[in-house]
Amino acid sequence: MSKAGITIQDVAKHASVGVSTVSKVLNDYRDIAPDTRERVLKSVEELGYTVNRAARSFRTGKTQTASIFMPMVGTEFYDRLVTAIDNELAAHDYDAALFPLLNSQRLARYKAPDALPYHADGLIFASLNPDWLFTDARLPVSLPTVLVDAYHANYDTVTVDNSGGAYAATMHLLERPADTFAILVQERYDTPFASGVFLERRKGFERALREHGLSVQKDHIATAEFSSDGGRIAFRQILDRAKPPLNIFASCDLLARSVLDEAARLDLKLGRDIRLVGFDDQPWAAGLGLSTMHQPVEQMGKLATDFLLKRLADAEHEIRHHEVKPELIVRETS
Amino acid sequence: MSKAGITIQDVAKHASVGVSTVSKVLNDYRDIAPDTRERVLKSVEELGYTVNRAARSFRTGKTQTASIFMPMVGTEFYDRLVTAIDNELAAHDYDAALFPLLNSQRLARYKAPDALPYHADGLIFASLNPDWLFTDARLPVSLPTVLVDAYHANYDTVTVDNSGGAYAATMHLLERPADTFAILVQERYDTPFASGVFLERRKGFERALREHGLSVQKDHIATAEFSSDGGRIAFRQILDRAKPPLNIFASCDLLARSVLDEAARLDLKLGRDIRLVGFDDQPWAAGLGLSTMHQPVEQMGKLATDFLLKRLADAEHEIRHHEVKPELIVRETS
DNA sequence: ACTAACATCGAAAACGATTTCGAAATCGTT
DNA sequence: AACGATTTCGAAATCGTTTTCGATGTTAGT
Repeated sequence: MSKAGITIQDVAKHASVGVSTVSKVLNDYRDIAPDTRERVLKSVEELGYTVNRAARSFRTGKTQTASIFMPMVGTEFYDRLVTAIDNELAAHDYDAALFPLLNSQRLARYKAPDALPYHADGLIFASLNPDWLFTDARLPVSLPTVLVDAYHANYDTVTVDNSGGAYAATMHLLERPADTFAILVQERYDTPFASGVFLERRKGFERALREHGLSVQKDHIATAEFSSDGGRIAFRQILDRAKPPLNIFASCDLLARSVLDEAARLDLKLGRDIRLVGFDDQPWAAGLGLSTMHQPVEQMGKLATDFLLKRLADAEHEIRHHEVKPELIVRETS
Repeated sequence: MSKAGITIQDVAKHASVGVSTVSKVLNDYRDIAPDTRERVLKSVEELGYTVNRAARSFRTGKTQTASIFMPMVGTEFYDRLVTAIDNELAAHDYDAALFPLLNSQRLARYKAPDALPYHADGLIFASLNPDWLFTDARLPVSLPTVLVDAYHANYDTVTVDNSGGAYAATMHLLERPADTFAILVQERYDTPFASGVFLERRKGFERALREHGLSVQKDHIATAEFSSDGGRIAFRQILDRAKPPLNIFASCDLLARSVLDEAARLDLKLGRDIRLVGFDDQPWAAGLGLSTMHQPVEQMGKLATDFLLKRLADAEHEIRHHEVKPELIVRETS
């Protein structure tokens, strides 16, 4: 068990060496003889010494820590993303600390340049609107930064090809002999959480229609709030305009689920009366047989972390952008 | 904009005072004349000085930070809880850093006594099994600690009266003239996430039955995994054993939602064929008309934080336990 | 045997803040 | 005027670590 108050001095005395020797052993310097190295390590063990992080980061100016900003919507997406980032960071001796942007109060606190999140070597922003953060909110970011699931020319970014994903989903639906509709999230661009992904998905949907020789008709698109209710209302709107069978692309699984629920209530059979494709591949999607777009989240997390680590090592490195491709998973609903 | 590299020395020189005077101004010492105080503050402003957190915490041995451990299930519950804790901490000049227990790898890393989360003044564990954490996993916690939504005699705790809540929900259902069943989460006690809340809810259900003069029959209880599928399967089991109308207490809203979905699919009307009460009051519960038990989460967060702050100030303070009461919200499903 | 090259170690400086304690200045009272 | 009390300020010590650089010892080559 590690006792507090044990310093490197104590270890040095116990091992009969200088403090600098202990430090070198702990930091893998190469000018240490194997047997003294052994002795120091044994003393460290016996005394239960652990490095004083505050002293270390004070001296080095580094914290071996990255702060992750993200929305506090607890979807599987962030679970997987954070796990991937955390694992990759840990493999390089970095720690990750999470800072969900819960509400305006918390955001206001992050405007202070000495707020906790900036007590790190680098920052990762996930699914957050960079214009809002850096221009409107004026977050004082002067640390190496990478964006995941959001794009900005001035930063390293890892994004999903949302447009292409929506395109693929829509093309899949257009193969079926029925009118094809979309339920799209109405993004509000005056919030930190509007990363533009839903706009991209809309574009992909419209592009697919055009390439299929169809005009983009207003009444084939229903916009919805990002909520179960929003999805239900939008689905009802579509049913007011057209009768089954019909195809529906929902720009996220949350909305798709509302369609599933409401269709069951109305005795409409999925895959026959309604063909449905969602986006996200939430964990429950497989169980409900929902066709949807799967995103390579682990890859995104690893890439983003690698970008950050590279920038920590070389601040002048050329800015990089990487776009990963989502994959269509066909299940019963389509 | 705050420039890096500006130290307290620079400020002192700029304001023509000693460094200790600057430090005193920044830390609200009282032996500072109003006009020198002004002058220092102006220099701080002009130079864009911000304190070097590493140097400060190195010197003081304090970080002004609390680490929050929690499961990474992104329910509204944790959103509200973390917000409440964060606000209360901020009011006392503390920062909060989040550490979701994502997976076994991450947990393993937290066994190191010098892991990032312990680089804090205190710890808050939310909804985590203390026996597992401190006994099985042997987390090296030597910092002031409080538990929320979990009980342990040796720590300050804030808990919900889960038994009482389930009792109230069940009593409410027993007023209706139909057989009353329960869908209960089958908790696994060999994980860090088994905080015992579902066991308590089961007890409350059984107590209500007994007090109502009914024996606790095995086939009136269906256990389920904590998932949509689990809820659906359990609901099916109940329907195999009894025909509507019937009353169902679901020990969490997630399971209740499965019942809602499946009932719609089977053309069973909630509030008539099935009377249903959940537990948690998730944000979608109101929209779907789900009767459920609402928990005073904000109060829990504030209480837990106050407990922690008190213990930071006085390590020898008597251990405190507080139990908050959930409230029955009656909507259409019951 | 002499020198050059190399291996190993430790003394000491430095990082930027806080805190102690004594000095200096001011004030109030007689 | 003299004295003590009070207010205000700053010099210096201190926290635990890393890193530099010189000292010392050892080996190799001629």
